Order: sequence, then C-alpha cells, then structure tokens
Amino acid sequence: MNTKDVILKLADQLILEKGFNAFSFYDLAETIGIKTASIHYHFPTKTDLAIAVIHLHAAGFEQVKKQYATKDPLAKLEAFFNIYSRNKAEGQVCFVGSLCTDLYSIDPAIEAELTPVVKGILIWVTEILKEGKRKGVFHFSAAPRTKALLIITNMLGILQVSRITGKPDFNEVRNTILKELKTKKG
Amino acid sequence: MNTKDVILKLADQLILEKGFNAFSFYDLAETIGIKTASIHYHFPTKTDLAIAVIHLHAAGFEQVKKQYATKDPLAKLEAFFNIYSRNKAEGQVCFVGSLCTDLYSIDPAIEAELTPVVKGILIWVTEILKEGKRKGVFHFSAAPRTKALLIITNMLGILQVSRITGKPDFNEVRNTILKELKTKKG
DNA sequence: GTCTATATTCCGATAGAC
DNA sequence: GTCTATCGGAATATAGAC
Repeated sequence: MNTKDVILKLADQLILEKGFNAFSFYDLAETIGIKTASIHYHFPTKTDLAIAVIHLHAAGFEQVKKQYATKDPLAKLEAFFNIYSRNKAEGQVCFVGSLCTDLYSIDPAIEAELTPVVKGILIWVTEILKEGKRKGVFHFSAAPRTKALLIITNMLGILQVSRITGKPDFNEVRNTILKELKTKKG
Repeated sequence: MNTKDVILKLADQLILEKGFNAFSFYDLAETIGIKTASIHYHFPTKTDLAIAVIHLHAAGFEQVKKQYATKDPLAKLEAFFNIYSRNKAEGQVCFVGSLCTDLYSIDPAIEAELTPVVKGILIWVTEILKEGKRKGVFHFSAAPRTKALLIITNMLGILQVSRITGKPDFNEVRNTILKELKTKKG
C-alpha cells in the first residue's frame, strides 16, 4: 500500500474513533513514521483528507450495493448491517455520525461532499425495504423512506450508545430490527 | 442569571452545535463579553465544564421524570421526545450523541460522569415502555430494554442525520415511532 | 516524495494585580 | 470576581533543500 493510502486509512480510523477535530497531522505522521509536511504533499489541507475519507466510504457502499444488486432483499439488508458490524468490532462509530455531530464546526466543503453520500445511502436502504415488502419478506406499515430512516438511525445510534451500554447491544439491536421486519403484523 | 450559569448554558449550546473539541474558552469569553481567565475561575478546566454540562442534562431528565411520574405512559414518552424536539429546533444534536462520538478523545473523567446518566435514561425509557405494555397502550414484541435502545437511537440519530436530510424528518420519525407503538400487531 | 525549518495562529491554563 | 500578562504547547500550513 502506498503512502497516500496509508494516510487515508489511518485518517479514516481516527475520524471514526476520535472525531475529525480530535486528531492532528502530527498524530498521523507519528504513527506512520513520516513528517507532517509529507502528509501535506498528499493532502494539502485537512479538508482534503476528510473529503477523501468520505469518498472512500461512498465507494465502499457502492461496491456492496453492486455486489448484492441481484441478491434477495434480506441478503442486501444484512450486507448493509455488516458495514456497521465492522465498525462495532473496533469501537468505532460510523462516518455519518462522526461527521454530522461535527458538521457545524468543519469546512462547508466537507458538508457538500457528505450530503449526496448520505442521501444515496437513504435511497439505497429505502429501495431495499420497498423490494422486500413487494416480495413479501419484509413487513412494515410506515413509509419505506421513513422506515429506512428508522433503521439507519438505529445503526448509527447504537454504534455511539453501545460505547457506554456495552458492545453486545449492537447485535441485540441488529437482530431485533431483522426479527421485527420479518414478522407479520395484524 | 449569574456568570457561571451563562458560561454553562453557552458551553452546552456549543457542545450540541459544534462538539466538545470544536469550541474554545476564547469562543465562550468573546460571546459573553469577559476574558478567558474569568472562565477558568468558574470552571478551572474544560473537563470541569463538560461535567457541569452533563449534570445539567441529568438534572433536566430527572425533572421531567419526576414531573411526569404520575402521568400515563404515552404522556411520559411524549415528554421524553419533547426533550429532543427542543434540540431539533436549533439544529443541535443531543448531548449523548455529541459526547459519545468524542468519547475516545476526551478526558476519561467525562466518560465516568456520562455513563451513569446514559444508563439512567435507558432505564427510564425501559420503564415507560414496560408500563405502557402492561396497561395495553403500547404494543411491541421486543424486550423492553431493547425497544428502549431502538427508540433512543432513533432520537439521537435523527438529530444528526436530519442535519443533512432536512429538519422535517425529525417529526416524521417521532410520529412514526408513536404510531407503531400504538398499533396492535398480530 | 520526503525532509528541515519555520511562520502563524490558537489553545488551555496560571500568576498576580485590582 | 474579573482583569492583564504570559507561559508552554500544539495546530495547520508553507518554503525550499535534497
């Protein structure tokens, strides 16, 4: 892996662990074993770094989306949950939660990049739910977009809250969402 | 309102708007019209300030809890939601979400104060749901504590996500949670 | 592409006068 | 209780050598 990718991966980790405002170019440089000036060569500003991290996650979501395009809705939703499971394993929150809490303290250019990605995720989950309902594998009464918001905020929120209530709560929430979706209601 | 309370209220606002790592003593001093040294007189360290903010919210929850102790479960849950509605109106996230995303970058003393408050909120909401189910006004199949986690993460998460998807999504989520809780399932 | 060196600004915190 | 003054450190960023 080249230096640029090493920086990017580490910056991503630090954003998810500590938050965008809580790490410095020195933190990156020290861990990697280079100098801060070298980081500025690859990413002129910290904003550039944040935007690259957002694009990294956007590409990750796109990849899963394509990979599961022909699978059944349950497999798609589980693939979506698995993205969050990976973060939970390392005590990280998700990039949407991390950047949204800092949104009004960071460069507006970051918000401009984040917005379409978040909206894209919402559309994707909404489509999964619609398809699941049409095929009779998911059961819910709310509007699909609203149900998608409920599920996304469950995932985003439990990654944050389970830092205090305990890691097992992540799987508890995940399993409960799936169980409720599969259960027919009167 | 005395200076100490003015500082506290502004620090709270900044934590909910920008995050703990994104505001400085100078930001507080400049807005209030005093010097940073005066803030240190009231709150020796920034950690002290965060802890005071946590206690402020803990007291707020306790007050609502007591005020609605003899009301019906629906009124209690709506009172719980109203706490978040106030934040939404000003584009703020909740203190739990703000501090949890920064948890691994701040003084452990802050985490020590935050933990019992978060656990207390979880217990409170769990009890509201249990009472509602017992009295036949709420219907859900998950364990009460798990359902409480789902609802709390919905509230915490939508305050963050609606910064991007739009403020109306907060009420959409709030209303849908209530509707689903009131609906009998097969 | 990485380095040294440095400019500039900002931050949390403290000492001591008033 | 608030101020001036300042310390020590850390931050983002840039210039220029190698």
